[in-house]
Amino acid sequence: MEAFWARGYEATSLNDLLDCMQIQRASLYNAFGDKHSLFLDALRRYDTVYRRAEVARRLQMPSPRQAIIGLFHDAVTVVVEHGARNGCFLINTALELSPHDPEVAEIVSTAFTHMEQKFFRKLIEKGRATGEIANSVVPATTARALLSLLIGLAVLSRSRPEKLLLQSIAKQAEILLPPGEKSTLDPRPVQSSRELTNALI
Amino acid sequence: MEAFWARGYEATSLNDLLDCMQIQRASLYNAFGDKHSLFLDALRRYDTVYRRAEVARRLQMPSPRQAIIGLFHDAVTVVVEHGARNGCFLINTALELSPHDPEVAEIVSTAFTHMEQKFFRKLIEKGRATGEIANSVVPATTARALLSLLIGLAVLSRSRPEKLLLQSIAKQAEILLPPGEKSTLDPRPVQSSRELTNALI
DNA sequence: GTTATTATTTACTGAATAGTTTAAATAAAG
DNA sequence: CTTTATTTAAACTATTCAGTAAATAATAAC
Repeated sequence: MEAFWARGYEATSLNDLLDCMQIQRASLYNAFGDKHSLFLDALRRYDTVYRRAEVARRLQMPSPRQAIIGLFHDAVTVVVEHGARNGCFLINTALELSPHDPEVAEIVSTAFTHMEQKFFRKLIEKGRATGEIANSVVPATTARALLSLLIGLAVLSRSRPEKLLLQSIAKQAEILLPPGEKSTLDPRPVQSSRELTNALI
Repeated sequence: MEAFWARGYEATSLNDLLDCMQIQRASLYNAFGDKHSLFLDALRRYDTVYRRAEVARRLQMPSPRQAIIGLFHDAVTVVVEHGARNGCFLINTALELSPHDPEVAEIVSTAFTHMEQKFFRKLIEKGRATGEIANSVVPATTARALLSLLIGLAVLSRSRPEKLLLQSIAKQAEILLPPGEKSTLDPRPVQSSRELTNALI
């Protein structure tokens, strides 16, 4: 997963994988079938271990608004403070393989849809219900805009990982979610309890 | 350029390029040096012929606000109406090669910076000056947010090219640019004079 | 029209690629 | 201990890869 994540599918050779996994050639084929199957496994694993786990964690946070905003701020922190340069495995793969590989496309597309519908939209609706997010915020379209912002952040983190640039994007996510009548007037800074990881989502 | 744009650097073989260019092997090496040099040439060509030309065209439009909004709407149109599935060559390359290839990184990074500073920010400033864009819009940060939105649009166009999704993102770009006091209250729909192309930027 | 230059064809290079096979070594299970 | 899997090692296949050399054809210069 780490090798594919760092360099992509085509640029990662079997020898790279063997070095990285510290196993022998036959073991890899015995356990995973072939390179493509291994890639699918790695991608699914990333989706489960990183993205879905992170989503689940944030879905049960008390403040939906801060759950979203925190995701952006943590993504910036991971890049700026800890030098994560690999971006998001799913997003990298979306560009490299999705248009030409149906199996990959399925995984990537599902993940994007899940982020849009079950993370952003759901949390926005929750925040509106509690009055934490203004009713002027349209859940469906704002969810899509936030997804697009997050993807942009992931792409830029690979080619222009500058603090100011990434922070501006995180800030913009905040602006897309104006507080409603029931939010505190002096909001505490977004708390981060995220374990150290290179993943953006 | 078209081959690299559609499939990326690693997945495009020399034979693909020869088929595509309708020349012989030695001709390619004689004219372009090697595969990597050819790729750099192709990427620079894309940057010049598509991105910079499009930017230049929009910079001299009478309405800065509509120049920006039109870029998003045209990008959506190209994907939805004309089935462009290759996204943006520069953005595809940003993920595949930028982190590991300094020459590529330079081209990509310069293009992103140019979009941010010389396109989005400049147009926002111009729009604010004429009163077409509200003064509440902060040029520097909004420019970065728009860049991120545009990148997200390009990525999603490769893996989830759905009209509603992409339109929501274009709509969000519009929302980031609230009209100022001097704008017409009944704005005409964004006119598009863009020639038919597969490029998003 | 002859010479000089450039481009094209064809065949070739050696290296690297993904994937297989077989036998020996190791570990687990009964 | 014995049997049954599993892992390792190494050699091997066939293909594809980027890149090159030399002969031929076409073009341009004089």
